[in-house]
Amino acid sequence: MQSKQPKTRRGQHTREQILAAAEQVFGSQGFAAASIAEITREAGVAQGTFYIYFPSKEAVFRELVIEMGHKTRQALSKVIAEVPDRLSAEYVGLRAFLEFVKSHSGLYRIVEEAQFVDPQSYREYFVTFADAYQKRLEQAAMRGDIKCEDPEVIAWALMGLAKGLGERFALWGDERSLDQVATTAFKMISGGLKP
Amino acid sequence: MQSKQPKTRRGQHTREQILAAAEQVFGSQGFAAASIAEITREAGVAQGTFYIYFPSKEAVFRELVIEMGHKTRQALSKVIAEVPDRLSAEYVGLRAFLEFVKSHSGLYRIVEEAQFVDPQSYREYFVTFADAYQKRLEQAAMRGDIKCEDPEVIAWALMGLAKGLGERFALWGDERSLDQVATTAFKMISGGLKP
DNA sequence: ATGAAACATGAATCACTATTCAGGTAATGG
DNA sequence: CCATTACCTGAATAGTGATTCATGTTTCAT
Repeated sequence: MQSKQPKTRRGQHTREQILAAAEQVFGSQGFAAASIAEITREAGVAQGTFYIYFPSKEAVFRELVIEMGHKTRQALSKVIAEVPDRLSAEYVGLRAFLEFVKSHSGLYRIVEEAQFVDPQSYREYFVTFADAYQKRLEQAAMRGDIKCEDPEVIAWALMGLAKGLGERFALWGDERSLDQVATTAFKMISGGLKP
Repeated sequence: MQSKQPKTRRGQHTREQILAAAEQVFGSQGFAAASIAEITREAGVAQGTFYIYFPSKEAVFRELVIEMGHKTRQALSKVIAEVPDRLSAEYVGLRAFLEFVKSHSGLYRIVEEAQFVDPQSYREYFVTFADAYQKRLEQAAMRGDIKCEDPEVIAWALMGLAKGLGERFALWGDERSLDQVATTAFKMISGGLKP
């Protein structure tokens, strides 16, 4: 952790204010257009205060990517735990992901932009995710819940599929309900396109 | 077309040099780290020459996104034309896409970064692509080649799937052959995960 | 061959904003 | 209530690199 942790109640609050402001500003303007001046203004602190807690503009950004990682995994494992077999998990997971993207569009944008701002954290985010996904698929395959010879490829394929739908239907928006999108996609995932 | 077209043979050549240099520099450094100074040095012209043909740094970038659009569609429709039914088209299309990403990684990166540098052209790229894809799916569904109730959703799902695999296996690299990746993913696309 | 239109140059400009820092104020343990 | 650490301020710094422009050079239609 490069970024310094506060040691008093006051400092904790200030740091959180900055982090929240950064999420809002990065999320709506993007990394390049976001300025420390605007972030600190939004947070209600002086510009110098920023550098008490974060060594650079990139550092807050990185911390937000990590935060998003935690939140996403938490949101998904929560809904997946409520469901008995892997195929159902695919459906509720996809639907939950789409809803999550819609309600955290700022953070989602930050993760995507991390690809260019901080590739390391971007990669970590997705590799961590994919590893867990792969394991679940392997177990499901052994149980006979699904047929899946190469779980790594399938994991990345399904993650990509979810990202594609998230970008188009959750971020860009549509009249179509996310539920319907998830249902349609799930039919293909489970049964395939073959007639 | 904001960008001025040259009127002599010499100008044509110069413009092409700049465009090629820009592809190389943006592709390897990213938009922010790329400098006009480096692009023009690479192109073998003075900095001012850049502004004879392009009104801004963003403008070349946009032109490269459009170029990538043409190349991708061309590469894919070529292989798809050689195949009789839609399911086979999905397979060869996916494999060709992965190979295309691998051999045009710079341009691919530019398209992805366009999401943040020039969202308009990013959107145009994918919407154009999706529209064509959707039409093909509709025709295939009518012919009975595939079952597909909501072609728009399926188109975006499959595009996302291809992007996910491309990023992981074509860009980041892997011992695994792209052919094997395509084959595995295709099994899921055509037959589904259900045992 | 010639002059107008195109093209090329590269140093100077100019706006921008991340980061620093010297000089304060608040919190807290003893 | 001190002394010390933690925190805060906001103006100044300082590096950057996109864009401009005044001045040449090349092309090419006539």
